[in-house]
Amino acid sequence: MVAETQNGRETDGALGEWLADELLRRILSGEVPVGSWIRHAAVAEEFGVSRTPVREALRVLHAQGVVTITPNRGARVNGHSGRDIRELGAVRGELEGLAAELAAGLIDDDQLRRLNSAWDRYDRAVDAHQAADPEADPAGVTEAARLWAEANEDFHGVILEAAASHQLSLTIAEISRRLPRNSAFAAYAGNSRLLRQNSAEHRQIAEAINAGDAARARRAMTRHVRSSAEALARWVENQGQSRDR
Amino acid sequence: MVAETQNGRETDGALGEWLADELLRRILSGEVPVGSWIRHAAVAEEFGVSRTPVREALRVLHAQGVVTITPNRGARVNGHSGRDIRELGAVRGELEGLAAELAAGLIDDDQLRRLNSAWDRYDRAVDAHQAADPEADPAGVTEAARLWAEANEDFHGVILEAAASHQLSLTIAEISRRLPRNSAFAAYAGNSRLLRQNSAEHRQIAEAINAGDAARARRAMTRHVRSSAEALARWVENQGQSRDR
DNA sequence: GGCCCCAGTTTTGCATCCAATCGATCCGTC
DNA sequence: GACGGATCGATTGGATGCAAAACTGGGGCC
Repeated sequence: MVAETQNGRETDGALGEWLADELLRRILSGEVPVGSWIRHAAVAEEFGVSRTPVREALRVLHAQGVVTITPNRGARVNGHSGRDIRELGAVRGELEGLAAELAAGLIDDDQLRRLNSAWDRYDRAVDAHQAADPEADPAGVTEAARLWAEANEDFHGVILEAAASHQLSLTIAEISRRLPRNSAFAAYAGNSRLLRQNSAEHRQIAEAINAGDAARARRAMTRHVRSSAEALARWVENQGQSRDR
Repeated sequence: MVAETQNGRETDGALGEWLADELLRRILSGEVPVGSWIRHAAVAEEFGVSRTPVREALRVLHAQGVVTITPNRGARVNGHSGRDIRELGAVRGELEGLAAELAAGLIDDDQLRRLNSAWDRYDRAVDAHQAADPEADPAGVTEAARLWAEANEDFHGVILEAAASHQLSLTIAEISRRLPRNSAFAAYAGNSRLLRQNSAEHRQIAEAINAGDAARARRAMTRHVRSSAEALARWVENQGQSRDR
Protein backbone atom coordinates (compact mmCIF):
# COMPACT_ATOMS: atom_id res chain seq x y z
CA MET A 1 0.00 0.00 0.00
CA VAL A 2 2.85 2.34 0.68
CA ALA A 3 5.19 0.69 -1.69
CA GLU A 4 5.93 3.04 -4.47
CA THR A 5 8.14 5.74 -3.00
CA GLN A 6 10.22 5.70 -6.17
CA ASN A 7 8.40 4.10 -9.04
CA GLY A 8 10.30 6.14 -11.58
CA ARG A 9 8.75 9.42 -10.81
CA GLU A 10 11.43 11.77 -12.13
CA THR A 11 10.47 14.65 -9.96
CA ASP A 12 13.28 17.09 -10.73
CA GLY A 13 13.01 18.03 -7.10
CA ALA A 14 9.49 19.35 -7.49
CA LEU A 15 7.61 16.87 -5.37
CA GLY A 16 4.63 19.07 -4.67
CA GLU A 17 4.22 19.73 -8.36
CA TRP A 18 4.34 16.09 -9.20
CA LEU A 19 1.81 15.29 -6.50
CA ALA A 20 -0.55 17.92 -7.86
CA ASP A 21 -0.34 16.34 -11.31
CA GLU A 22 -0.91 12.87 -9.97
CA LEU A 23 -3.86 13.90 -7.83
CA LEU A 24 -5.31 15.82 -10.75
CA ARG A 25 -5.00 12.77 -12.96
CA ARG A 26 -6.84 10.66 -10.43
CA ILE A 27 -9.56 13.20 -10.02
CA LEU A 28 -10.10 13.69 -13.74
CA SER A 29 -10.09 9.97 -14.33
CA GLY A 30 -12.68 9.49 -11.66
CA GLU A 31 -10.59 7.36 -9.31
CA VAL A 32 -11.24 9.98 -6.69
CA PRO A 33 -14.97 10.64 -6.76
CA VAL A 34 -16.50 14.09 -6.83
CA GLY A 35 -17.43 15.33 -3.39
CA SER A 36 -15.00 13.15 -1.48
CA TRP A 37 -12.56 14.55 1.03
CA ILE A 38 -8.83 14.38 0.43
CA ARG A 39 -6.91 13.84 3.67
CA HIS A 40 -3.34 15.02 4.03
CA ALA A 41 -2.27 12.01 6.04
CA ALA A 42 -3.81 9.48 3.67
CA VAL A 43 -2.17 10.95 0.58
CA ALA A 44 1.14 11.40 2.38
CA GLU A 45 1.22 7.80 3.47
CA GLU A 46 0.17 6.43 0.12
CA PHE A 47 2.94 8.24 -1.72
CA GLY A 48 5.47 7.82 1.03
CA VAL A 49 6.06 11.53 1.55
CA SER A 50 5.33 13.95 4.34
CA ARG A 51 2.27 16.14 4.60
CA THR A 52 4.08 19.29 3.50
CA PRO A 53 4.19 18.61 -0.25
CA VAL A 54 0.66 17.26 -0.06
CA ARG A 55 -0.54 20.55 1.33
CA GLU A 56 1.19 22.40 -1.47
CA ALA A 57 -0.36 20.17 -4.09
CA LEU A 58 -3.82 20.66 -2.63
CA ARG A 59 -3.40 24.41 -2.57
CA VAL A 60 -2.40 24.34 -6.21
CA LEU A 61 -5.46 22.27 -7.07
CA HIS A 62 -7.56 24.69 -5.09
CA ALA A 63 -6.14 27.62 -7.04
CA GLN A 64 -6.99 25.77 -10.24
CA GLY A 65 -10.54 25.23 -9.10
CA VAL A 66 -10.23 21.46 -8.98
CA VAL A 67 -10.85 21.14 -5.26
CA THR A 68 -12.24 23.46 -2.62
CA ILE A 69 -10.35 24.00 0.61
CA THR A 70 -12.46 24.89 3.62
CA PRO A 71 -10.31 26.34 6.40
CA ASN A 72 -9.61 23.83 9.14
CA ARG A 73 -11.80 21.32 7.38
CA GLY A 74 -9.86 20.09 4.38
CA ALA A 75 -10.08 19.72 0.64
CA ARG A 76 -12.91 18.12 -1.29
CA VAL A 77 -13.24 17.41 -4.97
CA ASN A 78 -15.36 19.90 -6.89
CA GLY A 79 -18.27 18.72 -8.92
CA HIS A 80 -20.10 20.74 -11.51
CA SER A 81 -23.75 21.39 -12.12
CA GLY A 82 -25.32 21.23 -15.55
CA ARG A 83 -25.21 24.99 -15.59
CA ASP A 84 -21.48 25.04 -14.85
CA ILE A 85 -20.87 22.60 -17.66
CA ARG A 86 -22.86 24.65 -20.15
CA GLU A 87 -20.96 27.75 -19.12
CA LEU A 88 -17.67 25.94 -19.52
CA GLY A 89 -18.84 24.75 -22.92
CA ALA A 90 -19.54 28.32 -23.99
CA VAL A 91 -16.13 29.49 -22.80
CA ARG A 92 -14.29 26.58 -24.28
CA GLY A 93 -16.28 26.86 -27.49
CA GLU A 94 -15.06 30.42 -27.99
CA LEU A 95 -11.46 29.50 -27.34
CA GLU A 96 -11.38 26.35 -29.43
CA GLY A 97 -13.23 28.23 -32.12
CA LEU A 98 -10.46 30.80 -32.09
CA ALA A 99 -7.92 27.99 -32.24
CA ALA A 100 -9.64 26.48 -35.28
CA GLU A 101 -9.76 29.87 -36.98
CA LEU A 102 -6.05 30.41 -36.43
CA ALA A 103 -5.21 26.84 -37.34
CA ALA A 104 -6.99 27.11 -40.69
CA GLY A 105 -4.46 29.73 -41.74
CA LEU A 106 -1.36 28.32 -40.13
CA ILE A 107 -1.50 24.55 -40.25
CA ASP A 108 1.40 22.79 -41.99
CA ASP A 109 1.53 19.52 -43.91
CA ASP A 110 2.56 17.35 -41.01
CA GLN A 111 -0.10 18.76 -38.73
CA LEU A 112 -2.69 18.36 -41.46
CA ARG A 113 -1.70 14.75 -41.82
CA ARG A 114 -2.01 14.17 -38.09
CA LEU A 115 -5.34 15.99 -38.02
CA ASN A 116 -6.79 13.72 -40.66
CA SER A 117 -5.29 10.70 -38.97
CA ALA A 118 -6.92 11.65 -35.66
CA TRP A 119 -10.26 12.16 -37.29
CA ASP A 120 -9.96 8.83 -39.12
CA ARG A 121 -8.91 6.95 -35.99
CA TYR A 122 -11.81 8.48 -34.11
CA ASP A 123 -14.21 7.23 -36.74
CA ARG A 124 -12.88 3.73 -36.71
CA ALA A 125 -12.77 3.59 -32.93
CA VAL A 126 -16.42 4.53 -32.82
CA ASP A 127 -17.20 1.78 -35.31
CA ALA A 128 -15.34 -0.74 -33.18
CA HIS A 129 -16.89 0.53 -30.00
CA GLN A 130 -20.37 0.30 -31.42
CA ALA A 131 -19.81 -3.15 -32.86
CA ALA A 132 -18.08 -4.73 -29.91
CA ASP A 133 -20.15 -3.41 -27.09
CA PRO A 134 -23.69 -4.73 -26.94
CA GLU A 135 -24.40 -3.33 -23.50
CA ALA A 136 -21.79 -5.73 -22.19
CA ASP A 137 -19.66 -3.19 -20.43
CA PRO A 138 -21.65 -0.66 -18.47
CA ALA A 139 -18.52 0.90 -16.98
CA GLY A 140 -17.75 2.04 -20.51
CA VAL A 141 -13.99 1.79 -20.41
CA THR A 142 -13.56 -0.62 -23.26
CA GLU A 143 -10.43 -0.63 -25.34
CA ALA A 144 -12.34 0.99 -28.18
CA ALA A 145 -13.56 3.71 -25.86
CA ARG A 146 -10.03 4.41 -24.77
CA LEU A 147 -9.07 4.71 -28.40
CA TRP A 148 -11.69 7.23 -29.34
CA ALA A 149 -10.97 9.28 -26.28
CA GLU A 150 -7.33 9.37 -27.30
CA ALA A 151 -8.14 10.19 -30.90
CA ASN A 152 -10.41 12.95 -29.70
CA GLU A 153 -7.62 14.46 -27.59
CA ASP A 154 -5.27 14.25 -30.56
CA PHE A 155 -7.76 15.95 -32.84
CA HIS A 156 -8.18 18.93 -30.58
CA GLY A 157 -4.51 18.88 -29.65
CA VAL A 158 -3.28 19.16 -33.22
CA ILE A 159 -5.57 22.10 -33.90
CA LEU A 160 -4.36 23.83 -30.79
CA GLU A 161 -0.78 23.16 -31.78
CA ALA A 162 -1.37 24.56 -35.24
CA ALA A 163 -2.93 27.68 -33.76
CA ALA A 164 0.53 28.35 -32.31
CA SER A 165 -0.65 30.47 -29.42
CA HIS A 166 0.96 29.63 -26.13
CA GLN A 167 -1.43 31.70 -24.07
CA LEU A 168 -4.42 30.17 -25.82
CA SER A 169 -3.13 26.68 -25.03
CA LEU A 170 -2.58 27.61 -21.42
CA THR A 171 -6.09 28.95 -21.08
CA ILE A 172 -7.74 25.93 -22.64
CA ALA A 173 -5.68 23.64 -20.43
CA GLU A 174 -6.86 25.64 -17.47
CA ILE A 175 -10.48 25.10 -18.43
CA SER A 176 -9.99 21.41 -19.04
CA ARG A 177 -8.91 20.98 -15.45
CA ARG A 178 -12.35 21.89 -14.27
CA LEU A 179 -14.07 19.08 -16.12
CA PRO A 180 -13.65 15.48 -15.00
CA ARG A 181 -13.18 13.48 -18.14
CA ASN A 182 -14.64 10.27 -16.89
CA SER A 183 -18.00 12.00 -16.92
CA ALA A 184 -17.61 12.68 -20.59
CA PHE A 185 -16.46 9.14 -21.04
CA ALA A 186 -19.48 7.63 -19.40
CA ALA A 187 -21.86 10.07 -21.01
CA TYR A 188 -20.69 9.22 -24.51
CA ALA A 189 -19.91 5.55 -24.18
CA GLY A 190 -23.56 4.72 -23.80
CA ASN A 191 -24.86 6.89 -26.59
CA SER A 192 -23.83 5.95 -30.07
CA ARG A 193 -25.85 8.70 -31.63
CA LEU A 194 -23.72 11.27 -29.85
CA LEU A 195 -20.55 9.54 -30.95
CA ARG A 196 -21.73 9.59 -34.56
CA GLN A 197 -22.69 13.21 -34.32
CA ASN A 198 -19.32 14.07 -32.87
CA SER A 199 -17.67 12.22 -35.68
CA ALA A 200 -19.62 14.17 -38.27
CA GLU A 201 -18.75 17.43 -36.56
CA HIS A 202 -15.09 16.51 -36.51
CA ARG A 203 -15.26 15.86 -40.23
CA GLN A 204 -16.80 19.24 -40.90
CA ILE A 205 -14.11 20.97 -38.86
CA ALA A 206 -11.33 19.05 -40.57
CA GLU A 207 -12.77 19.84 -43.98
CA ALA A 208 -12.95 23.53 -43.24
CA ILE A 209 -9.38 23.56 -42.00
CA ASN A 210 -8.25 21.54 -44.99
CA ALA A 211 -9.91 24.08 -47.23
CA GLY A 212 -8.32 26.93 -45.30
CA ASP A 213 -11.75 28.38 -44.54
CA ALA A 214 -11.06 30.05 -41.20
CA ALA A 215 -14.53 31.42 -40.58
CA ARG A 216 -16.23 28.11 -41.29
CA ALA A 217 -13.71 26.20 -39.17
CA ARG A 218 -14.41 28.51 -36.31
CA ARG A 219 -18.18 28.23 -36.52
CA ALA A 220 -18.03 24.46 -36.81
CA MET A 221 -15.69 24.13 -33.85
CA THR A 222 -17.67 26.42 -31.59
CA ARG A 223 -20.85 24.58 -32.40
CA HIS A 224 -19.16 21.25 -31.83
CA VAL A 225 -17.79 22.13 -28.41
CA ARG A 226 -21.04 23.65 -27.29
CA SER A 227 -23.14 20.71 -28.34
CA SER A 228 -20.74 18.31 -26.64
CA ALA A 229 -21.02 20.28 -23.44
CA GLU A 230 -24.78 20.35 -23.77
CA ALA A 231 -24.89 16.58 -24.06
CA LEU A 232 -22.63 16.19 -21.07
CA ALA A 233 -24.70 18.63 -19.04
CA ARG A 234 -27.86 16.66 -19.72
CA TRP A 235 -26.17 13.42 -18.80
CA VAL A 236 -24.94 14.88 -15.52
CA GLU A 237 -28.38 16.23 -14.73
CA ASN A 238 -29.96 12.86 -15.34
CA GLN A 239 -27.37 11.09 -13.25
CA GLY A 240 -27.91 13.58 -10.47
CA GLN A 241 -31.51 12.51 -10.11
CA SER A 242 -30.69 8.95 -9.23
CA ARG A 243 -27.45 9.45 -7.34
CA ASP A 244 -26.97 11.10 -3.98
CA ARG A 245 -24.03 13.43 -3.59
CA MET B 1 9.83 46.58 8.29
CA VAL B 2 8.41 43.63 10.13
CA ALA B 3 5.66 45.53 11.81
CA GLU B 4 2.39 44.43 10.39
CA THR B 5 1.89 40.91 11.65
CA GLN B 6 -1.76 41.71 12.20
CA ASN B 7 -2.85 44.79 10.34
CA GLY B 8 -6.39 43.60 10.12
CA ARG B 9 -5.79 40.77 7.77
CA GLU B 10 -8.77 38.60 8.59
CA THR B 11 -7.23 35.43 7.36
CA ASP B 12 -9.79 32.87 8.52
CA GLY B 13 -6.85 30.56 8.99
CA ALA B 14 -5.93 30.64 5.33
CA LEU B 15 -2.56 32.30 5.63
CA GLY B 16 -1.06 30.88 2.46
CA GLU B 17 -4.06 32.03 0.48
CA TRP B 18 -3.85 35.50 1.86
CA LEU B 19 -0.13 35.67 1.13
CA ALA B 20 -0.72 34.63 -2.46
CA ASP B 21 -3.28 37.41 -2.87
CA GLU B 22 -1.00 39.98 -1.32
CA LEU B 23 1.99 38.96 -3.40
CA LEU B 24 -0.16 38.94 -6.52
CA ARG B 25 -1.36 42.43 -5.74
CA ARG B 26 2.19 43.67 -5.38
CA ILE B 27 3.28 42.01 -8.57
CA LEU B 28 0.35 43.32 -10.62
CA SER B 29 0.80 46.79 -9.21
CA GLY B 30 4.45 46.75 -10.13
CA GLU B 31 5.82 47.05 -6.59
CA VAL B 32 7.66 43.82 -7.26
CA PRO B 33 9.36 44.28 -10.63
CA VAL B 34 9.24 41.72 -13.41
CA GLY B 35 12.22 39.43 -13.43
CA SER B 36 13.08 39.85 -9.77
CA TRP B 37 13.54 36.91 -7.43
CA ILE B 38 11.18 36.33 -4.55
CA ARG B 39 12.99 34.88 -1.54
CA HIS B 40 11.16 32.77 1.02
CA ALA B 41 13.05 34.23 3.93
CA ALA B 42 12.53 37.85 2.89
CA VAL B 43 8.77 37.46 2.44
CA ALA B 44 8.45 35.41 5.62
CA GLU B 45 10.21 38.03 7.67
CA GLU B 46 8.33 40.92 6.15
CA PHE B 47 4.95 39.40 6.93
CA GLY B 48 6.02 37.91 10.22
CA VAL B 49 5.22 34.33 9.28
CA SER B 50 7.27 31.22 8.66
CA ARG B 51 8.51 30.08 5.29
CA THR B 52 5.92 27.32 4.99
CA PRO B 53 2.94 29.47 3.95
CA VAL B 54 5.24 31.51 1.73
CA ARG B 55 6.19 28.36 -0.11
CA GLU B 56 2.54 27.52 -0.60
CA ALA B 57 1.73 30.98 -1.87
CA LEU B 58 4.56 30.86 -4.38
CA ARG B 59 3.46 27.50 -5.65
CA VAL B 60 -0.02 28.85 -6.17
CA LEU B 61 1.36 31.82 -8.08
CA HIS B 62 3.45 29.44 -10.12
CA ALA B 63 0.38 27.38 -10.98
CA GLN B 64 -1.35 30.58 -12.05
CA GLY B 65 1.54 31.50 -14.30
CA VAL B 66 2.42 34.60 -12.33
CA VAL B 67 5.88 33.47 -11.31
CA THR B 68 8.19 30.71 -12.46
CA ILE B 69 9.73 28.36 -9.93
CA THR B 70 13.07 26.88 -10.91
CA PRO B 71 13.84 23.83 -8.77
CA ASN B 72 16.31 24.58 -6.01
CA ARG B 73 16.69 28.11 -7.32
CA GLY B 74 13.55 29.95 -6.38
CA ALA B 75 10.68 31.96 -7.82
CA ARG B 76 10.94 34.91 -10.14
CA VAL B 77 8.25 37.19 -11.50
CA ASN B 78 7.16 36.42 -15.03
CA GLY B 79 7.27 39.09 -17.66
CA HIS B 80 5.56 38.92 -21.02
CA SER B 81 6.78 39.56 -24.51
CA GLY B 82 4.84 41.58 -27.02
CA ARG B 83 3.78 38.34 -28.59
CA ASP B 84 2.43 37.00 -25.29
CA ILE B 85 0.44 40.16 -24.80
CA ARG B 86 -1.10 39.97 -28.26
CA GLU B 87 -2.03 36.35 -27.64
CA LEU B 88 -3.57 37.26 -24.33
CA GLY B 89 -5.45 40.06 -26.06
CA ALA B 90 -6.88 37.62 -28.59
CA VAL B 91 -7.97 35.22 -25.85
CA ARG B 92 -9.38 37.89 -23.65
CA GLY B 93 -11.05 39.54 -26.62
CA GLU B 94 -13.01 36.38 -27.34
CA LEU B 95 -14.09 35.97 -23.76
CA GLU B 96 -15.02 39.57 -23.10
CA GLY B 97 -16.76 39.59 -26.45
CA LEU B 98 -18.82 36.64 -25.30
CA ALA B 99 -19.54 38.49 -22.06
CA ALA B 100 -20.76 41.53 -23.96
CA GLU B 101 -22.95 39.38 -26.18
CA LEU B 102 -24.55 37.71 -23.18
CA ALA B 103 -24.83 40.97 -21.29
CA ALA B 104 -26.72 42.63 -24.13
CA GLY B 105 -29.55 40.20 -23.60
CA LEU B 106 -29.48 39.91 -19.83
CA ILE B 107 -28.53 43.26 -18.35
CA ASP B 108 -31.00 44.77 -15.88
CA ASP B 109 -31.79 48.38 -15.08
CA ASP B 110 -29.39 48.74 -12.21
CA GLN B 111 -26.52 47.23 -14.12
CA LEU B 112 -27.32 49.41 -17.09
CA ARG B 113 -27.19 52.44 -14.85
CA ARG B 114 -23.83 51.39 -13.44
CA LEU B 115 -22.53 50.65 -16.92
CA ASN B 116 -23.37 54.11 -18.12
CA SER B 117 -21.97 55.61 -14.94
CA ALA B 118 -18.67 53.79 -15.42
CA TRP B 119 -18.42 54.94 -18.99
CA ASP B 120 -19.22 58.50 -18.00
CA ARG B 121 -16.71 58.51 -15.14
CA TYR B 122 -14.08 57.11 -17.45
CA ASP B 123 -14.67 59.96 -19.87
CA ARG B 124 -14.44 62.62 -17.22
CA ALA B 125 -11.35 61.07 -15.65
CA VAL B 126 -9.65 61.15 -19.01
CA ASP B 127 -10.59 64.82 -19.37
CA ALA B 128 -9.15 65.56 -15.94
CA HIS B 129 -6.08 63.49 -16.58
CA GLN B 130 -5.39 65.22 -19.83
CA ALA B 131 -5.96 68.67 -18.41
CA ALA B 132 -4.03 68.26 -15.20
CA ASP B 133 -1.00 66.45 -16.38
CA PRO B 134 1.33 68.46 -18.61
CA GLU B 135 4.14 65.94 -18.46
CA ALA B 136 4.43 66.77 -14.79
CA ASP B 137 4.11 63.24 -13.50
CA PRO B 138 6.10 60.72 -15.51
CA ALA B 139 5.27 57.94 -13.05
CA GLY B 140 1.73 58.30 -14.29
CA VAL B 141 -0.09 57.51 -11.10
CA THR B 142 -2.02 60.73 -10.79
CA GLU B 143 -5.34 60.81 -9.03
CA ALA B 144 -7.06 61.16 -12.38
CA ALA B 145 -5.22 58.13 -13.69
CA ARG B 146 -6.34 56.12 -10.70
CA LEU B 147 -9.88 57.21 -11.43
CA TRP B 148 -9.92 56.12 -15.03
CA ALA B 149 -8.31 52.83 -14.16
CA GLU B 150 -11.05 52.25 -11.61
CA ALA B 151 -13.79 53.32 -14.00
CA ASN B 152 -12.34 51.00 -16.60
CA GLU B 153 -12.44 48.07 -14.19
CA ASP B 154 -16.01 48.93 -13.30
CA PHE B 155 -17.03 49.10 -16.94
CA HIS B 156 -15.72 45.65 -17.71
CA GLY B 157 -16.85 44.35 -14.34
CA VAL B 158 -20.47 45.33 -14.81
CA ILE B 159 -20.61 43.69 -18.21
CA LEU B 160 -19.13 40.53 -16.80
CA GLU B 161 -21.61 40.60 -13.96
CA ALA B 162 -24.50 41.04 -16.35
CA ALA B 163 -23.28 38.12 -18.42
CA ALA B 164 -24.04 36.02 -15.33
CA SER B 165 -21.61 33.23 -16.11
CA HIS B 166 -19.52 32.12 -13.20
CA GLN B 167 -17.13 30.07 -15.27
CA LEU B 168 -16.63 32.91 -17.70
CA SER B 169 -15.76 35.25 -14.85
CA LEU B 170 -13.32 32.74 -13.43
CA THR B 171 -11.57 32.34 -16.75
CA ILE B 172 -11.23 36.04 -17.38
CA ALA B 173 -9.89 36.52 -13.86
CA GLU B 174 -7.37 33.82 -14.57
CA ILE B 175 -6.16 35.63 -17.66
CA SER B 176 -5.98 38.96 -15.88
CA ARG B 177 -3.50 37.49 -13.45
CA ARG B 178 -0.99 37.10 -16.23
CA LEU B 179 -0.91 40.78 -17.13
CA PRO B 180 0.70 43.29 -14.77
CA ARG B 181 -1.61 46.24 -14.71
CA ASN B 182 0.99 48.85 -14.02
CA SER B 183 2.27 48.25 -17.54
CA ALA B 184 -1.12 49.13 -18.91
CA PHE B 185 -1.18 52.08 -16.58
CA ALA B 186 2.11 53.47 -17.76
CA ALA B 187 1.40 52.67 -21.39
CA TYR B 188 -1.84 54.61 -21.38
CA ALA B 189 -1.04 57.44 -19.03
CA GLY B 190 1.38 58.94 -21.50
CA ASN B 191 -0.80 58.60 -24.55
CA SER B 192 -3.95 60.66 -24.62
CA ARG B 193 -4.88 59.53 -28.07
CA LEU B 194 -5.17 55.97 -26.79
CA LEU B 195 -7.27 57.10 -23.85
CA ARG B 196 -9.62 58.93 -26.19
CA GLN B 197 -9.86 55.97 -28.48
CA ASN B 198 -10.65 53.71 -25.55
CA SER B 199 -13.31 56.10 -24.46
CA ALA B 200 -14.91 56.04 -27.89
CA GLU B 201 -14.81 52.26 -27.95
CA HIS B 202 -16.42 52.09 -24.55
CA ARG B 203 -19.21 54.29 -25.80
CA GLN B 204 -19.84 52.06 -28.79
CA ILE B 205 -19.99 49.00 -26.58
CA ALA B 206 -22.32 50.69 -24.11
CA GLU B 207 -24.58 51.85 -26.93
CA ALA B 208 -24.82 48.39 -28.40
CA ILE B 209 -25.68 46.91 -25.03
CA ASN B 210 -28.18 49.65 -24.36
CA ALA B 211 -29.80 48.85 -27.68
CA GLY B 212 -29.75 45.14 -26.89
CA ASP B 213 -27.75 44.45 -30.03
CA ALA B 214 -25.78 41.39 -28.92
CA ALA B 215 -23.83 40.83 -32.11
CA ARG B 216 -22.69 44.43 -32.32
CA ALA B 217 -21.78 44.51 -28.63
CA ARG B 218 -19.67 41.46 -29.12
CA ARG B 219 -17.83 42.76 -32.15
CA ALA B 220 -17.17 46.09 -30.51
CA MET B 221 -15.87 44.49 -27.33
CA THR B 222 -13.58 42.06 -29.09
CA ARG B 223 -12.14 44.83 -31.20
CA HIS B 224 -11.70 47.01 -28.15
CA VAL B 225 -9.83 44.42 -26.11
CA ARG B 226 -7.62 43.46 -29.02
CA SER B 227 -6.65 47.01 -29.85
CA SER B 228 -5.87 47.71 -26.20
CA ALA B 229 -3.61 44.69 -26.08
CA GLU B 230 -1.96 45.75 -29.31
CA ALA B 231 -1.19 49.17 -27.88
CA LEU B 232 0.19 47.61 -24.72
CA ALA B 233 2.30 45.17 -26.72
CA ARG B 234 3.85 47.99 -28.70
CA TRP B 235 4.57 49.96 -25.55
CA VAL B 236 6.25 46.95 -23.94
CA GLU B 237 8.33 46.35 -27.04
CA ASN B 238 9.49 49.95 -27.11
CA GLN B 239 10.33 49.88 -23.44
CA GLY B 240 12.25 46.70 -23.91
CA GLN B 241 14.66 48.41 -26.27
CA SER B 242 15.86 50.91 -23.71
CA ARG B 243 15.63 48.87 -20.55
CA ASP B 244 17.64 45.83 -19.59
CA ARG B 245 15.74 42.94 -18.16
C1' DG C 1 -37.80 10.88 24.41
C1' DG C 2 -35.28 14.76 22.69
C1' DC C 3 -31.93 18.41 23.27
C1' DC C 4 -27.75 20.38 24.89
C1' DC C 5 -23.28 20.42 26.61
C1' DC C 6 -18.74 18.63 27.31
C1' DA C 7 -14.65 15.82 26.75
C1' DG C 8 -11.91 12.88 23.31
C1' DT C 9 -10.26 12.31 18.85
C1' DT C 10 -9.17 13.59 14.38
C1' DT C 11 -7.37 16.78 11.20
C1' DT C 12 -5.67 20.90 9.68
C1' DG C 13 -2.29 24.87 9.94
C1' DC C 14 1.91 26.81 10.95
C1' DA C 15 6.63 26.82 12.81
C1' DT C 16 10.97 24.79 13.28
C1' DC C 17 14.58 21.71 11.96
C1' DC C 18 17.65 19.15 8.87
C1' DA C 19 19.29 17.64 4.32
C1' DA C 20 20.24 18.55 -0.54
C1' DT C 21 21.36 21.58 -4.24
C1' DC C 22 23.12 25.50 -6.64
C1' DG C 23 26.16 29.42 -7.36
C1' DA C 24 30.29 31.96 -6.05
C1' DT C 25 34.69 32.31 -4.55
C1' DC C 26 39.20 30.90 -3.76
C1' DC C 27 43.11 28.11 -4.62
C1' DG C 28 46.14 25.29 -7.25
C1' DT C 29 47.97 24.00 -11.57
C1' DC C 30 49.15 24.38 -16.36
C1' DG D 1 47.56 34.96 -16.73
C1' DA D 2 43.82 31.72 -17.57
C1' DC D 3 41.46 27.59 -16.71
C1' DG D 4 39.73 23.71 -13.69
C1' DG D 5 38.25 21.98 -9.40
C1' DA D 6 37.04 21.99 -4.57
C1' DT D 7 35.10 24.34 -0.62
C1' DC D 8 31.84 27.64 1.48
C1' DG D 9 27.69 30.29 1.84
C1' DA D 10 23.08 30.98 0.59
C1' DT D 11 18.67 29.11 -0.49
C1' DT D 12 15.35 25.85 -1.38
C1' DG D 13 12.91 21.25 -0.39
C1' DG D 14 10.99 18.13 2.72
C1' DA D 15 10.11 16.05 7.40
C1' DT D 16 8.64 16.50 11.95
C1' DG D 17 6.49 18.65 16.01
C1' DC D 18 3.06 21.25 18.27
C1' DA D 19 -1.08 24.19 18.85
C1' DA D 20 -5.72 25.31 17.38
C1' DA D 21 -10.05 24.19 15.33
C1' DA D 22 -13.79 21.08 14.20
C1' DC D 23 -16.29 16.64 14.23
C1' DT D 24 -17.73 12.63 17.26
C1' DG D 25 -19.68 10.29 20.93
C1' DG D 26 -21.62 9.98 25.38
C1' DG D 27 -23.83 11.57 29.38
C1' DG D 28 -26.82 14.59 31.82
C1' DC D 29 -30.77 17.60 31.93
C1' DC D 30 -35.23 19.34 30.65
